[in-house]
Amino acid sequence: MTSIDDVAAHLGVSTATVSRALRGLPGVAEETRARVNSTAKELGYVPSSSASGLASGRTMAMGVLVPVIDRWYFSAVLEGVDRQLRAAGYDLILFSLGGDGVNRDRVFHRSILRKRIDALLVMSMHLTEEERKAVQQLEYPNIVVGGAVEGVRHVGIDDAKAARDAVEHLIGLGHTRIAHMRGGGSFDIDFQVPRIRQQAFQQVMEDHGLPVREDWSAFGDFRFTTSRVSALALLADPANRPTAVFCSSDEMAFGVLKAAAELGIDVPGELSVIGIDDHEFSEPMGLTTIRQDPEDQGAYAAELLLGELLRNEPADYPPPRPHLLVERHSTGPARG
Amino acid sequence: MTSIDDVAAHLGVSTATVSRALRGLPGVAEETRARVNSTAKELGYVPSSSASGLASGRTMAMGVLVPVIDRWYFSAVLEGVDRQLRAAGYDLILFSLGGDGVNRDRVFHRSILRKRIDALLVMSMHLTEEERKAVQQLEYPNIVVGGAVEGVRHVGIDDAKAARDAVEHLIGLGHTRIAHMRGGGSFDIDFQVPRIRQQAFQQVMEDHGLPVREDWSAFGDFRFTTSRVSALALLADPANRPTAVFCSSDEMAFGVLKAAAELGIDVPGELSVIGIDDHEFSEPMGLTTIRQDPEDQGAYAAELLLGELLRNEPADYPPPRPHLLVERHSTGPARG
DNA sequence: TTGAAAGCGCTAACAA
DNA sequence: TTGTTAGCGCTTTCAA
Repeated sequence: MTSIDDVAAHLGVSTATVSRALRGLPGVAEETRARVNSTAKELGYVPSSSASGLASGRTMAMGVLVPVIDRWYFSAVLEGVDRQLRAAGYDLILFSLGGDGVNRDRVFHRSILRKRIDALLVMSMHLTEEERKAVQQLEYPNIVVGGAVEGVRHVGIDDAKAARDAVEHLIGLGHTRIAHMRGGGSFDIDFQVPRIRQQAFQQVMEDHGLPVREDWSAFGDFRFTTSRVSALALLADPANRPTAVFCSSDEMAFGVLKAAAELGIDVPGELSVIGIDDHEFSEPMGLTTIRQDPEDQGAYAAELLLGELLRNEPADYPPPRPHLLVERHSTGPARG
Repeated sequence: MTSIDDVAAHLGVSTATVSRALRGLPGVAEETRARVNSTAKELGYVPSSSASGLASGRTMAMGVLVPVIDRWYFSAVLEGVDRQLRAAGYDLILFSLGGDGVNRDRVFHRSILRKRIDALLVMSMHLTEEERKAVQQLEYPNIVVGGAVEGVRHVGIDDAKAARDAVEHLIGLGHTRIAHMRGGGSFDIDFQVPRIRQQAFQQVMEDHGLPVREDWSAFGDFRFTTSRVSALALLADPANRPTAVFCSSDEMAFGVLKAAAELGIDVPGELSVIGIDDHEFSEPMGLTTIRQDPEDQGAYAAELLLGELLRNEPADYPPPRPHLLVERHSTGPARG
């Protein structure tokens, strides 16, 4: 492999000059810079990130920790993060916990702490006490995207307000018999989000003097499949069913929509359904929802970290990212 | 930061011994190894990947190049790759082209070639001539997952056979009026897959003496939204519509299903729909499809690369990964 | 079984 | 504007 020395020798200049020229540092004659650039290209020179990392202390890589990759929210955030990093010349090192917690120890001890990255972005997940301490003690900038983690900076929407807006949309339509399709369960271990949305639901209902029925709190696990099965039970009895369902995520709303279709329940005539997310499928499904933009959240968080790396001073605590009610065809006025 | 020297000094041994002990190399007294391990932990020692990379020439990281992250197939493959790498103590460096081609140059020149990785996994995408050469000339092991790229090793299902199986399922049910919801278009630039599936469709139809109607070749762009709109047009005229639609992907099949529901067309009574993928939503949607397992494909490819890295000799050319017809409720016998 | 020592390929003072 | 030089923190011979 051609090294910086080869380039220097080839031109009869010092390695320092080559290094400066290639990195665009000032104090290099334009003519020299041009010659260095063309020679480097000609020789097929590629700098070694190990060597420059070792010498400079900067790895030019950011770590991103996710609970799983192949879920709508996480992969969209990743997309936004990647975009920013790429533009800044940073590499993205992905650490997935892959659903189960088996990898956790390895991830935290082997890799993340392996001095391979300049900053860490953690995607909404529950961390153990030990892990949280590990993150807080990191000597490099870090931030959480999605659900908040105590004691760590955080980028995301105002989850309580988003849930509130969704439920109040339903109430504004005249609904009083409102069910909740909630996440949680196994995922409760990993996220704050389901809890926050559920509490917000109960609070709004209470604020409006509406009953929160135990048997109308259905468990959807944030998934289409689970939600559909739960909704099939929830909506089975025509005499005793809600007229609206607030879903903590769009994927769960799809499950409710599917169940309604199977049961021959007209949406929005007999049943209103609202979600949170604005998933890629929500528009063609005609789902009314609270839109959030995960890609924007990822980009914003990455940008913030990058800024800190550049200026070497902590950035302001970021305000919540915006959310927006998008009315489509799955919600309508309550009957009667 | 504590370095290997700190650990060595603390114990009164040499850095070489610490290095050997920590990496589990032979030739270290068990008692010494134990002392090194506990001291390292006690001091919170974490090896620098830059330093070890520079000294050993191995980065312990694998690059994964994807056209976009937030699509079902790609994120699932990523999940599988990550699982293998994590288990082997390797890090995963993600390079996304983010849909557009703006990043391409940066990715190929700055990062991938930046001597940061020991191997490269390319996810199905079209490479320019120059890019393909760059990949082929890489001095490290590489492989493509998904659509084949000429001259590069490849892991994936037999796409032609998968498409054929889907169409023959329809034909076996007595259908003769079969439409095709195809990908391609803007994506044609990036994938071989849509083309292969389309050619297979035409070939099977021909083999069975069935007509391929130009106006029944609908463009779905591999997406729910686009497919739904196309299907609305395709199915509009009751007197002149297909009795079955072969969709090159499940997401497009969802679009057809949605269009059928909007038009009041009974599935599978009046219309059979089959896809390829077995997307997470296909089971709850009752979609008949050809299952492939992208996570398995990713894991398999990563495993193969890891094996080469370990044994330092090229592995065999991998056979196609399996696919499977999964019959659910969206296909049925042709009427009459 | 252990240690000494020479790099790996860069960056960043400091000098010129 | 350019060069000299001393590391960065490991791994890996070679010797003991």
